[in-house]
Amino acid sequence: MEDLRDFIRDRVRRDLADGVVEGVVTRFPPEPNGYLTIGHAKSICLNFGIAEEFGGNTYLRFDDTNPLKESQEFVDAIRRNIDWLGFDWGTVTFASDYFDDLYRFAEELIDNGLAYVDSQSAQDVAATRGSFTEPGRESPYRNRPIDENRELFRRMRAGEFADGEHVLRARIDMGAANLVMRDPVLYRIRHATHHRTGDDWCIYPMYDFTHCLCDALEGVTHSLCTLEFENNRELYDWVLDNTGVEFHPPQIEFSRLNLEYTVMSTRFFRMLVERGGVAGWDDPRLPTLSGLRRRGYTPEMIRDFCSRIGVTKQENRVEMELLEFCARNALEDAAPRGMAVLDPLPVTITNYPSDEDEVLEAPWHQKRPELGTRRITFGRSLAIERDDFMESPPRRYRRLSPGEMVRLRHGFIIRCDEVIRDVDGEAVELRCAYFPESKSGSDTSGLRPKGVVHWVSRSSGVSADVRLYDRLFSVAAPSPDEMESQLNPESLVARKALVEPALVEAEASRFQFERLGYFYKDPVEHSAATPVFNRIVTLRDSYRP
RNA sequence: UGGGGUGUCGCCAAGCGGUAAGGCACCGGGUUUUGAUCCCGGCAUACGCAGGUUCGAAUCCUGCCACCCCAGCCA
Repeated sequence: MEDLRDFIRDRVRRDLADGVVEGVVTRFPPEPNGYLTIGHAKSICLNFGIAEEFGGNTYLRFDDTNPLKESQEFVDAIRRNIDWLGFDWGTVTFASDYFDDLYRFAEELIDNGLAYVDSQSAQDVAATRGSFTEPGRESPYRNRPIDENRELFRRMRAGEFADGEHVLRARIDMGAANLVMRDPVLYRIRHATHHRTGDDWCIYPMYDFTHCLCDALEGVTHSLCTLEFENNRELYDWVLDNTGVEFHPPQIEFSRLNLEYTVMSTRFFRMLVERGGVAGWDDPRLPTLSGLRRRGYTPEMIRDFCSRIGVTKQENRVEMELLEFCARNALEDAAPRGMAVLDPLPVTITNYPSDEDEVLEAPWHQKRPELGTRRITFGRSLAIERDDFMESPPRRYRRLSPGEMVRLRHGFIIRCDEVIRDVDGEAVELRCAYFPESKSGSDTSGLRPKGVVHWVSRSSGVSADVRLYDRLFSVAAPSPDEMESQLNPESLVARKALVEPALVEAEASRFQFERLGYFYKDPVEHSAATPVFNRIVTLRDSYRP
């Protein structure tokens, strides 16, 4: 976490040293039109991180200028996400807090002949914008007298016109090479109820007009945004240079995060949520912060990940392995261990002397004895993973097969003597002998089995729902137009597992199921009566058959 | 096609004229009652390409090439 270096931090450091700014003020400006993703986390870590490191302040500012797409639900969810990530915002603001100020700045532009009310249709505005190579054509309303513009704008705000009848446009240059500068729309009429200002307004300012002014009004010293806004920077500067606002923040762009096998598309996720393709915005397969949280990721993991990916202007697509590494890295020391069998194959200990089980003790964490121990039961009736038995194993197989021995983790060594099969020849039960003197921790048997497998007592084991999550898409880089068909049909596999009771009884919520992976008690569906575990990530597996 | 950007190992990413950091991944080996962890070692004569300047270039210059963004009354 310490000593993060990137071109933006270098810039901030330089500005501070050169006295260009006296302190640092950043802002994280989400539009409340969906849930935050891990892509936003990159921006959050950057903005809040810089303020923390340089003793500055960060505004959480909701960019709520489009009432058609935004809602209170999203505002609330975003606040919860940021809170969860562990960042303290100095102040929460809304672009809508500045609607009055913005209106006055617009009047100022009109008064200076730098904005006009255009009464063309949206189609005409688009048709006269020109192309990459052709200049645009000036609107017939472009030279409207200032007084008329002022009056028309007043009437727009007063609600005298229908949606689309007029817009307020900046009067810049229809021949500009940068299309953003060809008389951009500043205000449009929208008779829609806003989640905060209700029906107070029926005209709403556009992003390009709003964002720079809000930054300036809040004294933002470094306005950080993603690469796709590079073209908008010229307009950002134009607005600030042509209004009476006293402060002029620099806009600095960095590349957004792309992750393999997923997308960061709010629009696509909304569709998935609405069509039931996923359980909700917090579906553990989604790269939303709510989804990652429900999957079992912690804020520390996300922040560690963000510190490892860096900040540059290069387009990127980070491998999932890095995110998974961050999860395992944090869980290796933190997570208590336990045993669960996802696909049980019954094992009967034929020479077990009693029908009574015996209690064994096993450490919660082999390397952290201070975590204590839990009790596991051993007896005649057990189960191992179906994958841990093979009739005719390959050369270096280290699990159970006919006639071979294997150690039951924290228990005894057993030998497979007989395989019971069903009519299809499928193994349905293993009849094994155990070696009483091979008890874990006090083994005097001298036997050297070639492997260790996890197991659970069938008489005391608890049935649990285990959800095995995998990548959302089956391709590393989903293409925008084929996303639906590229979804991974096996992104969720539900299993009825047999787990040791201590796992359910324990206070902890994240565990390592030995040899399988890290799992998290589902925060909404898990209960002692109906245990539900989400797989956060598998263990690394170097086994090559 | 005009404008704005970016090109360093499979994926991220340092480097800012003095002779290629680091992380992830991967490959060996050791330890191991998790094929995990941990430990040790390996992994770009090479920086999109071609010229040039220089004693010396990933870093400077010129010319190409590739990729990304922009023609919403979205953000």
